[in-house]
Amino acid sequence: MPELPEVETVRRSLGPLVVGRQIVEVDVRRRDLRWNITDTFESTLQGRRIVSAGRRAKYLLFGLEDGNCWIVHLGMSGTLCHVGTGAGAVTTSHEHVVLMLEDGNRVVYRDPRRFGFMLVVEEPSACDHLVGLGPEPLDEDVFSGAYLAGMRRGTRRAVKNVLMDQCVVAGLGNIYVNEILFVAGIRPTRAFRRLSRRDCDVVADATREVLNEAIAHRGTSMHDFLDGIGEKGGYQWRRLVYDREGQPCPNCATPVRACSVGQRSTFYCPRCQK
DNA sequence: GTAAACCTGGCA
DNA sequence: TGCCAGGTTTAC
Repeated sequence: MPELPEVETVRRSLGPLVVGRQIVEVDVRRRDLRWNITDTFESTLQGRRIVSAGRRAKYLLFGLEDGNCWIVHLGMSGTLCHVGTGAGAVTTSHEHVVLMLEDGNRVVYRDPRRFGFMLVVEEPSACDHLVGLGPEPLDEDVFSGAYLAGMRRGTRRAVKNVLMDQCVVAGLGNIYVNEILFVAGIRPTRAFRRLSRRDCDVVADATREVLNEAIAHRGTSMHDFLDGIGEKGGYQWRRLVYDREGQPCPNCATPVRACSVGQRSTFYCPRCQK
């Protein structure tokens, strides 16, 4: 599920409700997520105050007052929601981790497929999961057409696979890469090394345009996604090509075509994207 | 560089 | 019943 815009939406909605609050109780109901939650997890969180809510790629980073960092990855189907005291006993399944805050509210991690995971680390930038990630696409100082142009050498991969590679650029997933390449007018199967220098500029600009639009609409809720207060996003109503096989291209009305690239469903306009 | 694996739920 | 799904790692 969650790509950069969804994770950023959780950060923005959940952050203000948890920053400054102390975690008074940690209830881990299932430890076998994508990776097991360690035995020391509860004790490193319990009694600590959350002092910041950040994001790197698709990871949520909650700073703790002792300098440690609680890292959460939502996998495909994870949600991290703030649940008020008044919510009572809303019983839902797959709630694997529940944090009780000092104000009586809870933060609930729900993840049916258990592809997500969480851990507490001393230094996030040294964490195995974060080291090696490519630049943040919304940071114009490090992600640009020039940067992409410099990555063309030595690869025969399709442009779509390159943009999905978290080492090249961090935070893009299947929905948004489809959308970005549509906006850029580039066919997902095109060899990355065949992009012109100008194409690279166009892709970088399209990336920022699509991500900013998606964040403005609070992410995409195709199936499970909910933000930090349990609300759906709105970008699914603004999709241009993703999951729109056979429907008219927003530009030229040619039916959107579907294919598979890198084992992932791929959508494009055969007329607008060359 | 490509394919299978992890796991559950929803839909045709 | 079978296939598909927003992600990432691991193995050929």
